[in-house]
Amino acid sequence: MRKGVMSKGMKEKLEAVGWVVGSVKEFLGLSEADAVLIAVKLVLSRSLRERRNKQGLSQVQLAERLQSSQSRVAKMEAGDPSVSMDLLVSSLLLRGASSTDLANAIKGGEKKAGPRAA
Amino acid sequence: MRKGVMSKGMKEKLEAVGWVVGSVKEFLGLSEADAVLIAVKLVLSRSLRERRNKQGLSQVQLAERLQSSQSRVAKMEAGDPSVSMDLLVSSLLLRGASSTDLANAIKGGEKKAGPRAA
DNA sequence: TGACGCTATGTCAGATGTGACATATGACCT
DNA sequence: AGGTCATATGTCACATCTGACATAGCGTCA
Repeated sequence: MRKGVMSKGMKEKLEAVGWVVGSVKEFLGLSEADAVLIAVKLVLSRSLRERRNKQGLSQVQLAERLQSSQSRVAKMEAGDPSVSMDLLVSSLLLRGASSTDLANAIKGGEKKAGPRAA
Repeated sequence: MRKGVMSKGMKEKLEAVGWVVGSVKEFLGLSEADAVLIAVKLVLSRSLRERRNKQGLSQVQLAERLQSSQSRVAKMEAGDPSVSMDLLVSSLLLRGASSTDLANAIKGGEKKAGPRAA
């Protein structure tokens, strides 16, 4: 994301307020490609968290198995911009995901919606 | 791939000799996760080259549109280990691929085969 | 109250990725 | 032979990512 348009915590803040990535694009004049890339990373993040929870692991335990650290796991799951797709994908693979799982996650992750709730 | 098991040009050399990634794994005692990650990157590489060819662009022209350089494009398409998945994916997206296209590429890229030809 | 477990966030030194450049190879043409 | 175009490969300064560490918030239990 070296040339990304958004500032570091922008996306997260917007999401906290109740927006899903699909709509962040128009709001920020984000390029389609950037928007999709972010969306893809987000679904991978969520995938990772789900997998960890299903396997009954804490972030610390997952970090051990990945030879990483709790803080990085937290960042992975938070969709932090400092996390690469390589890290997300290889973490998922290390926890047992197949390439089909990846494909399904990516294919499924194309919501379009406005603000949540009323 | 910071912790990858293979040396820099190993995979390419093996492929040049006629192997597809699926089988390189057993040969090198590569972890399943590493093998799949490499396979995924490879299908993305090929995807990118196909897309470029279909669009009638040279590597130089593609590089201009990606704000990159010919040499990096060549490395992307060669599956060079120095190329990140982020770069591959965002390049594909910039050239018009959808997340569904990505998913299909990834889902499809699970060949298993021995040495090619006789 | 304090202590414990789990997650979030900030920082930083060191590892890895990137664009740019130089150079090499090969195919095609005159 | 030379010239042009497309692609490959090596190198390097600089940008980015990563694991580790510190620290804080939050719920739960005694």
